[in-house]
Amino acid sequence: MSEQETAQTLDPSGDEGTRSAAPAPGEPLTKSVANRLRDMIAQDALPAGQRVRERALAEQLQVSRTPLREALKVLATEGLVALYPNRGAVVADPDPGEVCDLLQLLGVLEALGGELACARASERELGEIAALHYEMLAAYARKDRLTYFKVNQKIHKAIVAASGNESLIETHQRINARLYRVRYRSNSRNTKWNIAIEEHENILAALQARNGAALSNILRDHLGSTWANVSETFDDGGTGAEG
Amino acid sequence: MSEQETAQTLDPSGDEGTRSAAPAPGEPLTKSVANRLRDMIAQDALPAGQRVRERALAEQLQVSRTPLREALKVLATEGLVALYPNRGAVVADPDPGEVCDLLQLLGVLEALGGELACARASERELGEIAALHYEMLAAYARKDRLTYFKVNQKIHKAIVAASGNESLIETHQRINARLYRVRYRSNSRNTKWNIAIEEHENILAALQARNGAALSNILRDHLGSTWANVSETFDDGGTGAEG
DNA sequence: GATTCGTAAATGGTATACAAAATGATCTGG
DNA sequence: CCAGATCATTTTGTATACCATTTACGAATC
Repeated sequence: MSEQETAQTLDPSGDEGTRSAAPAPGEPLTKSVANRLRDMIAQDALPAGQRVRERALAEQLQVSRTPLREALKVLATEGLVALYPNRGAVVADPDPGEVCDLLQLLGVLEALGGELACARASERELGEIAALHYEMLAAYARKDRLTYFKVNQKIHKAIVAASGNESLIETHQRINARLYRVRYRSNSRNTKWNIAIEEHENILAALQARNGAALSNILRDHLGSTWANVSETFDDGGTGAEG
Repeated sequence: MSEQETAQTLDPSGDEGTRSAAPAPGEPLTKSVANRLRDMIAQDALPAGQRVRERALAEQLQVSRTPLREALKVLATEGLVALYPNRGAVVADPDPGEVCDLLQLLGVLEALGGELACARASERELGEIAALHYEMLAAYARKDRLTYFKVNQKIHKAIVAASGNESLIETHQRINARLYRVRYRSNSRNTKWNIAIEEHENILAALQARNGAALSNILRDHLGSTWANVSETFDDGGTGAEG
């Protein structure tokens, strides 16, 4: 029962909310299908590297090939699947180098997010982030890795959201989605858990002090630590070892 | 003769090279159509805010609605068009706030690009950037705004490209495309041209000294100057005043 | 005369059908 | 027994047809 999560952390833009089963009234099927595919990838229902058969998937999702294909094109521009002309799509399976690059990129995105958040976040937003922080500490105390992971993601998302920069928020979300699986896997074997907690204490302190420059640096370095953890996952057995 | 450019600066990933007229052998129509649409938006063949009629556009491009619709979905995820369910697509028309956000985002992307470029760029790449720099100075001396603009874009693209971070390169390209038109318009009336030139001198100096920290800061501030110029464009007559 | 309701034309959304390409298996030749 | 070619099957790419929704126009009513 490791993958029961619904990847709510991934929920993008919360457009109309409705997901999974209900096709949502008035919402284009393409969008609904894209959302479902994102979830399936996050949950490994579509494992990395696996080839995607259009007809089979379309039948499974109870839609025709047209909206499915449109959704796949979208996911391809998001980097979640790769399209090979006349040979279909495969779920993206980033190699270590690519993951490192993505983490570096995510680092500067969160750095900017943190800086702006220090300047523009409301007290209400700061309070919510603090609450999430303590929620995360609770999960840490219970050694509840899954809850820790999800709340951790929520915190970073909330910080960036507090920046008020919509383009930044969306780009951050996009890059984060591409790293979701790798980080999820890393989370289940993370050996430097205490370091991450310590860094998060600094994050909260800098945020509450509205020290943008400090928070910016911490967030960048924080994703350096993340890379330290994730890279370990690539060294030993890579694929699906936490099932 | 203001818009004769083919927006080669926009050329993304250079996948198969072939563009515009030739449908490219073996390449999916969707990709070709998406590229053409990107060009048309950059060149104002599809003006910002204009509604996109699928049937008419499909006929104009000599393709069926299917690949066109797939391309539109892609452009929508790239932020170049906005999709309204059951009401079609309109070419994105960013307001000042959005442009400011995008420039901020672009700033940190280029800052990271510059930092990495200082660390990893080859002498060959540095030489090419220097060459572009002097090409730009030549255009400045001739007051050739169009050439200046294109070479300027090439320089920033080259710096990011020298970072070697593929995800960064692609994201930068994506954000830059959304700003292309606005910056093009701004370029034709830019009053603080000399400031930009001065900053570019500093950029080149920091790059050649491989001073990553310095270059990083300069690039971020440089896009602050860009915002100063672009924001002017919003104050007075906004739409299509340079045609 | 303005407003509202109804109808018709147009537009987007989805499904299906057809064509081209690739994959895989089988058969033949060495 | 293995290598290569040919053919059948499967899969993707594109076009077309159909349906639902929206929008524009006009008539009737307040």
